[in-house]
Amino acid sequence: MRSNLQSSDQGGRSFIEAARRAQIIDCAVETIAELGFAQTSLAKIAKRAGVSTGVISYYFAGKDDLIAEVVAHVFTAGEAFIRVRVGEPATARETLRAFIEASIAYIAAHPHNAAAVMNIVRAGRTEHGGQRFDPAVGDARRDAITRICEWGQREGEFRAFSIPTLRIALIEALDAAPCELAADPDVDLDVYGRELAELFDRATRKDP
Amino acid sequence: MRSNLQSSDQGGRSFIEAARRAQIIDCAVETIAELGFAQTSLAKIAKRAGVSTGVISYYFAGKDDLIAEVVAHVFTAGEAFIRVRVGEPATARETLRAFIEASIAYIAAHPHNAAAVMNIVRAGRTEHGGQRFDPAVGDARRDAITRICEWGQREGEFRAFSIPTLRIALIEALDAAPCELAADPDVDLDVYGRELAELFDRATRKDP
Amino acid sequence: MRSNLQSSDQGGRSFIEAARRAQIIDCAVETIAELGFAQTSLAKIAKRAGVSTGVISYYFAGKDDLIAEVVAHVFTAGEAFIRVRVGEPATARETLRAFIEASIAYIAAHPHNAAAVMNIVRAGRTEHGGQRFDPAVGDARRDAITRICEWGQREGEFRAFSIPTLRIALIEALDAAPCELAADPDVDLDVYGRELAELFDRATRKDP
Amino acid sequence: MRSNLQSSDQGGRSFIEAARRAQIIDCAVETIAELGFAQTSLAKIAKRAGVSTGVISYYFAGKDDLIAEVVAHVFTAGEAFIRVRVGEPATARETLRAFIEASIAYIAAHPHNAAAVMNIVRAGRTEHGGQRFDPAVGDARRDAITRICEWGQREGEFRAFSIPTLRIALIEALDAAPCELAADPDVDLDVYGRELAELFDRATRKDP
DNA sequence: TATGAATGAGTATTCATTCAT
DNA sequence: CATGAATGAATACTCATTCAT
Repeated sequence: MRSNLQSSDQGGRSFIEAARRAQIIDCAVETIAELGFAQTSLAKIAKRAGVSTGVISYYFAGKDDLIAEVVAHVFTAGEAFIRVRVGEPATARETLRAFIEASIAYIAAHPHNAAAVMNIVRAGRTEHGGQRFDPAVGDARRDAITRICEWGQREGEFRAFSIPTLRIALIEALDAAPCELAADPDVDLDVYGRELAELFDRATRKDP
Repeated sequence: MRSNLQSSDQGGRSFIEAARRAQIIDCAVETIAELGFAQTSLAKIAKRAGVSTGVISYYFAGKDDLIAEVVAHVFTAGEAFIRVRVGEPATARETLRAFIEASIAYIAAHPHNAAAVMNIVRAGRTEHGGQRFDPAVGDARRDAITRICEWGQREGEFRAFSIPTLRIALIEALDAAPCELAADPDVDLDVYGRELAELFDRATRKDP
Repeated sequence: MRSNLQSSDQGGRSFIEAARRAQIIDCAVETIAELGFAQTSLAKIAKRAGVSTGVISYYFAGKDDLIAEVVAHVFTAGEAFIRVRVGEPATARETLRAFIEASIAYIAAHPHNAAAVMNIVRAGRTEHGGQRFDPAVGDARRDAITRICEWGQREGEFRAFSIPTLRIALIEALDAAPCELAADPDVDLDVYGRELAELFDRATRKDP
Repeated sequence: MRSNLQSSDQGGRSFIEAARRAQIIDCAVETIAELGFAQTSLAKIAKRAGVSTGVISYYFAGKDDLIAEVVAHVFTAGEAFIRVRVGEPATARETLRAFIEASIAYIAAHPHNAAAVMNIVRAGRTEHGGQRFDPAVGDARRDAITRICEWGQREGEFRAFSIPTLRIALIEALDAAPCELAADPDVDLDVYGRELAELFDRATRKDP
C-alpha cells in the first residue's frame, strides 16, 4: 500500500485504522486465549473491545480475515522476538538450542498470544488437512529450522536425519507448550525449554 | 418367552443397535477427518450416514457423547493395535522404539481414525486448557510412555531427562502424523516412524 | 397365543386391552403428576409403563386421545367417589357442604390423579380459551353444582346469587387444591375442605 | 460527548430498544392469549411481530426471560390499575369489595393481557408445583389480600376464617375470569365482579 | 467512522408418530 | 400384540454478516 493510496487523510485514517485493528486483534487474542477458539464469537471480541460488532466487519473482511491477522500478528512478533534472542551463534548446534529456548521464552513472555494462536492453528484445520488460516504463516519458522538443519548437516555437526521429520517433531513440541501452560499454570517453561533443547541437541548431533 | 427367543431377540436388537452405532461412529470419523471437527455437525454426520438427525439422538445421548465414543473407540483400537505390535521387548530402548513405530503404523493403517481423533483432541480444548472429551482417554498412553521412561532410567539405559517433557514431545510428534498425512498424502509414514524412533532413541539413551 | 383364542375369545382380548389401557393411563397420571404436563412425553410414559412407545400408539389414537382418556378416567372416578360420599342429604345447604368436602376428600385420597388432571386442564387451553381435551368432561360437575344451587334457591335456603359466578368460584377453589398440595405437601386438606365449605355456605345461604 | 447528546443518544437507542421490546412483549401476549401458552413458540411470536426469531434473542436473554417480562409487565400494570381503582376505603370490607371489583375491571380492560398471564401462570407449573416464572411475581397480590384479611379480622369486621384458604379461593376466582371471558366473549365481567364481591363479602364478614 | 438493529442460515435436541418385523 | 428403529418437523438458541442511520 503506497502512502498516496492512503489518500486524503492518510495519517489520521491510517493511524486510527491501525489502532483499531491492533485493538481488535488484541481483544481477539485475549478472548481466544481465555475461552478457546471454538467458544469465541465476533460478538464476544467486540464486547471485550468495547465496540460494536459492525466495527470488526468494517476493519476486517470477515471472521477468517481477522483470525488470519491474529495469527500473522503473533507469528510476526514471535519471529522478531526469537531472531533477537537467538542472535548469530557460530555453530548450528548452538543456533538450534538458542532457537528452541527463544521459542519457549516467547511463549513464557506472551502466553496469551501463544495460546490463542496455537488454539487457532490446532483447531482450524479444514477440508483435507489444510490449515485454515494462511498456511504460509508458519513458513518462516519452517524455513528457519530447515536452514539450521541443513547448515548443521553440511558442516558435519548434525547427523544425517530426515529434516522434515525433525522439523515436525520440533514444531509440535514447541507448539504444545502454550497448551501445557494453559492446562497447568505452574509448569516451568524454563525447564521445558532447556530439556527440549537438550533433547533435540542429542537427537540431531553427530555421534561423538 | 423362551430363553433362546429372548437371547436371539436381544442378539437381534443389540446387533442392530451395535451396527447403527458403529455406522454412525464411522461416519463421524469420516466427516471429521474430511471437514475438520469445527466444521462437523450432527446434520452432516447424519447425511453421510443416510439417516435423519434423530437417529443420532436415538443412539447417542448427544453430540458430546458421540464424540466421546469416537475418541474412545479409536483410542481403544489404537491401544490394542500398538500393544500387539510392541510385544514384549527385553529392553526399554527397544520398547520405546517399538512403541513409536507401532503408533505410527496404526496411523498408517487407519489414517481417518487417527486424523479424526487428533482433530477432536486438538480442537477440543476448553476455557482453561482442559480437554473437552474425556481427558482420561489418553491416560493409558501417557502412562505407557512414563513407564517405559522410568524403566529405562532405572536400568541405566536412559539418561536423566525430564519425563514429562519427553512425554509431551513424543506424544505431539506422534499426534502430528495424521495431520501431516492429511495435508500431504504422499508422506511416507514408514520413514517418519523410523526417523522418529531414531530421534527419540538418541534423545533418551545414555551416552555411550 | 393361538389365533382362535385371539379371535374367538373376545373377553380375553378386551381384558388385555383394558388392562394395557388402564396401565398406560395410570402411568400417564403418575408421570404428569410428577413432572408436569409440559414435561411429559409419550416416551416417558412408555418408559414408566415398561413398554415401547409403539404400544401407546397402538391403544390410543394419539397423545391427545390418551390425555383425554386420562382426564375422563379421573373425572369418572372422582364423580363416583363424590356421589357416594355426598349421599342424599335433605337440604341443599347440606348437599353443597358435603359436595365440597367430598371433592377435597377425593383430592386427598388420590392426589396424583387430581394433580395430573388439574395440570392438564389448566395447561391445556387452546385457541380462544376452549379446553383442549374433551370440554364436556367437566359438565357433570358443573351440572351438579348448578342443580344444587337451583334447588337451594328454589327452596329459599340460598339467596339469589348468580349461579354461574358461584359455580366458577367454587370449581376454581376446588381445582386449586391439587396445586397447593403439590407445592406444599404439608397442606392440611381437611382444613381446606372445611374452610371452603364454610366459606361457600356463608356465601350462598339466605340471611338469617 | 455532552450530556444532552449522551442522553439523546441513549434516548434514541433506548427508545428503539424499548419500542421493540414492548412490541415483542405485546406480540407474545397476543400469541399466548390466542393459541395458549403451550402452543406458543418464539417463531410464532416473531412471525406475528413480523421479525426474524433472532430479534427476540437479540432483545431477550431467552424464552424464559421474555415470558418473565410478559408476566412482570402485566402484573405491574395490573397492580397500578388496581391500586388506583381501590383508593383508600375506610373499612376492610369496603377494601375487599373494591379490590375484587378492580381486579375484574382490569381483566375487562385488558383481556388479552390477563388471558396470557393466566395461561402462563396456570400452565407453567413445574415438577413439584412450583411456578416456573418468577414465583415472587404474585406476592404483592397475595400480600395485599392477606393484609386486608388481617385488618378486617383485627377490627372485628371479618369472622375468624383461615386466611390462606380464602386467599386461594379468591385468587383462583379472579384468575378464572380471563379464561371464562376467552371461552365466551359475551360474559358480563361487571356482573361477575359484583357477584364475586358480594360472595366474598358474605363469606368473610362477621355475622350481623 | 461507528453503531447496533436485523437477518437468515445453522446449531443440537426433542418428540409424536409410523411401520417393518 | 408388541417392539423399537426411524422419521421429520419443531424447539430454543447462536452467530457472522449486512445495512440504514
